[in-house]
Amino acid sequence: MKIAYMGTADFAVPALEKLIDSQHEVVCAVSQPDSNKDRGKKLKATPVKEVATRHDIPVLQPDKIKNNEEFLRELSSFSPDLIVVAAYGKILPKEVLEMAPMGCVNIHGSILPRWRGAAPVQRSVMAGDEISGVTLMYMEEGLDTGDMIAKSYTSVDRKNCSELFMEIAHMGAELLIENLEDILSGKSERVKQNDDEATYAHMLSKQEGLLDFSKSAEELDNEIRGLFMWPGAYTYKDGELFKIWEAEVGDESVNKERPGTIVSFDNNGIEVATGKGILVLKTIQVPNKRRMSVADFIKGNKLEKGTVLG
RNA sequence: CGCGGGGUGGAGCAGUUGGUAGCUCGUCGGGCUCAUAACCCGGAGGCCGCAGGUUCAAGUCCUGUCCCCGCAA
Repeated sequence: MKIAYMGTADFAVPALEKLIDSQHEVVCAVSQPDSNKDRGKKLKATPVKEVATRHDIPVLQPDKIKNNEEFLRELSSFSPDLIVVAAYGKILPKEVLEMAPMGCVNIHGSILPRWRGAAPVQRSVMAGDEISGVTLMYMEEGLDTGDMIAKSYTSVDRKNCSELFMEIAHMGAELLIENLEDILSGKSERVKQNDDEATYAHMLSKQEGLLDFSKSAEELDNEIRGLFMWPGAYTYKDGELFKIWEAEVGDESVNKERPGTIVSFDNNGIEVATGKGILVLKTIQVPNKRRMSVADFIKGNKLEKGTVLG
């Protein structure tokens, strides 16, 4: 059968590769336009485009989809039986959702109806969820509101969102393959979502990376792991940006220091007072430098107890 | 050509107005100690990203090039 794939980010790569390896034909890939993300002004192909190109699969990169007659005509010219979407990044109009006879399915990085929306994995980690996972679902016009086909679960543990992201992406790819034949024959399950239980995973903003040390060490640790890919958790030290890539919850006992105060530091980390408990910073980064362990940092940088971050 | 910072012994950093390189950690050897990631003494290890240029002399000035990073998107 013919499958059209729509996706952009790394999250969408494993499923695309699995489909390419399957007995079905990936007739085309739709990805967002290349953007000049890096410094300088180099155009960078999206991860999905790279994979598709490598396998000689035609790639469409419309600026917009809504009311884009040309794109819709092009896509339908491939006459896909099924459209698979993963981390595409834009809302799809009805015309696309209804184009393929077997429908349009989405791989979503959360256990729906929890965390509908743009940043499910990050929000899940930031919120301290113990269990996360992936949902395979039919798409409809609402944002991640369609009927669910299947789910897979995994524990979040101390993974950062980058690690969890890749794990979930692969789980999603597996889930898709496991259910592919049923979907293509129209025999798959369709479970309605309970809208009352829905929560939304809004896009992250740069500003959300700014840590508030009056929160508990545990909350801060969750945020640091959840913000890991972008924008990264940060604070300020002596007026300069101070990014925190890895941390641990330290001593839970009460401390009287003002939140944000560096109470001690050694090769093992920097202990910072928070609203509840101690947060031990393990991997950090200062402007113009690469990220490094605290052990490396203190070899050539001065650090003083009592300094207040924030 | 979006703005900006940087590439110096294994690691993280210093290096003044140009005159052949220092610090902290690590490492090796020795000492102290019941003992130690502690302390003391000593040693090894750097053609200062790469290629040219200016100069009596360049890590330190000029040009080009590669790589890394912060901001902005």
